[in-house]
Amino acid sequence: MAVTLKTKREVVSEFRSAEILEAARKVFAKRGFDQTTVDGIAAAAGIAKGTLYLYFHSKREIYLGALKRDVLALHAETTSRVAACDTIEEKIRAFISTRVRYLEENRDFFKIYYSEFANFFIPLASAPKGFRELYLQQARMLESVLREAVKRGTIRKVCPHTTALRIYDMTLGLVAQRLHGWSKTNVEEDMELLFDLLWRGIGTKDEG
Amino acid sequence: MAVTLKTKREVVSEFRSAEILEAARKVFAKRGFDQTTVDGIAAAAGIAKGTLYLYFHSKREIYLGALKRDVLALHAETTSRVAACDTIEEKIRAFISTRVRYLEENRDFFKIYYSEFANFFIPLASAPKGFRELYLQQARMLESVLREAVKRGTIRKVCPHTTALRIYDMTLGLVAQRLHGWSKTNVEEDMELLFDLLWRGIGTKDEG
DNA sequence: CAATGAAATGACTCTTGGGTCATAAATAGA
DNA sequence: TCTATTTATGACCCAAGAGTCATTTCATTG
Repeated sequence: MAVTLKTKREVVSEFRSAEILEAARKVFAKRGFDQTTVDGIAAAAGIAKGTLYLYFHSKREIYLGALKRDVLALHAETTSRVAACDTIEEKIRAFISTRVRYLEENRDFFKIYYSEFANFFIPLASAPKGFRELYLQQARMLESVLREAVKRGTIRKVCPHTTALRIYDMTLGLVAQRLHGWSKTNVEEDMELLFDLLWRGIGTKDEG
Repeated sequence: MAVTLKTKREVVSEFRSAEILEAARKVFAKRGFDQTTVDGIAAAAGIAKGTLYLYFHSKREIYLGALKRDVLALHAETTSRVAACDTIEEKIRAFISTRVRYLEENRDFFKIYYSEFANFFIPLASAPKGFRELYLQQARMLESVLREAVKRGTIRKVCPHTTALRIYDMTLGLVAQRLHGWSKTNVEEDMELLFDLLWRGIGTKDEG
């Protein structure tokens, strides 16, 4: 019984935490870290400020909590979907599409996520340690995919490192473009244009 | 004499303003808008806080002042150097190189500049109105260059708008990469790799 | 060398907002 | 129903920092 009780409490507690994080994600996405107040988060979550501090130790911890789940999910999904593909062509498509699609479903998260990465050379008070690592890690995954392809001669002899970063840049740019609502075309078309530009850029011959 | 006196004062005043802005640029580049204190700027400039307010009305005005001169200079330089080129190939190279070179000379400015653009979908308290316009304006310049080239058949039939944005993304990415000191290769090489990737991507045939 | 006005100063005010804690509501157990 | 324990509350505390202004320092001029 004692065990059941404890479990029940934990479940309730986790549920409450998740509710708070969802509200926090909304507010942070709208205002950014510094312009967000703890009172604002509490109001959005429909609870009192004091209650917030029963579940989190600080504003920063809430912020990190709001990011962590989705960051891990996005990275895991990207990695596994890329790994699941056989050809380099598919792998690159998978990298792009996973991110673009994830964005469409998680706009609030992506706003925070993107602003973190974009900003990480002005160290924000909010910036979590190791975020830079995550960026580099994802880029490195792309890099190894490219290196392999170069070795096999599937693509021409480009610098894997630099090229990986450029793919990352353009994907991020596309995501930003869609986030702003600047793109009138549909997702598929946007992604195809990006892939096409890239594929010809790294391809051995023109496919035209 | 009265005129001379007034002019002299204005010169001194402008000089002082410039000094303040230079100090401000350093501090903003290091800490970002919110984490920067007016006391900090004053200390960096070697003057008292009150003196700051003789030259600027608010922290925000200092911030905008620190950005404005360089933003205009960068945009003007980019535009004129692109215009000065004859072929599309040269124009694109000019776009990339102007920015990359400007960065090398003005790192502090670029940190602020980049973080502003990167962030402009989380509206920062500091974000100046019309910054979005500047971004779009530069992209539009590239776009019209591309459109012309497509019309003439110099490059293949890509979407000028989207492609322009991708060039912008990659240039920004390269700048960021160098700003972080991640790039071991020299500037020329970095720019050449980027241009090469792009040029094959939009070219009519493989040039290999 | 006064006398006058401009420029510089930094102690001060006042607001904002993160974090706390005594109190109150809710829930569980007997 | 009464008591105990957990959970929720929001008034309160306090530090930080933007902006002010009475006072001082400096420069100019007659």
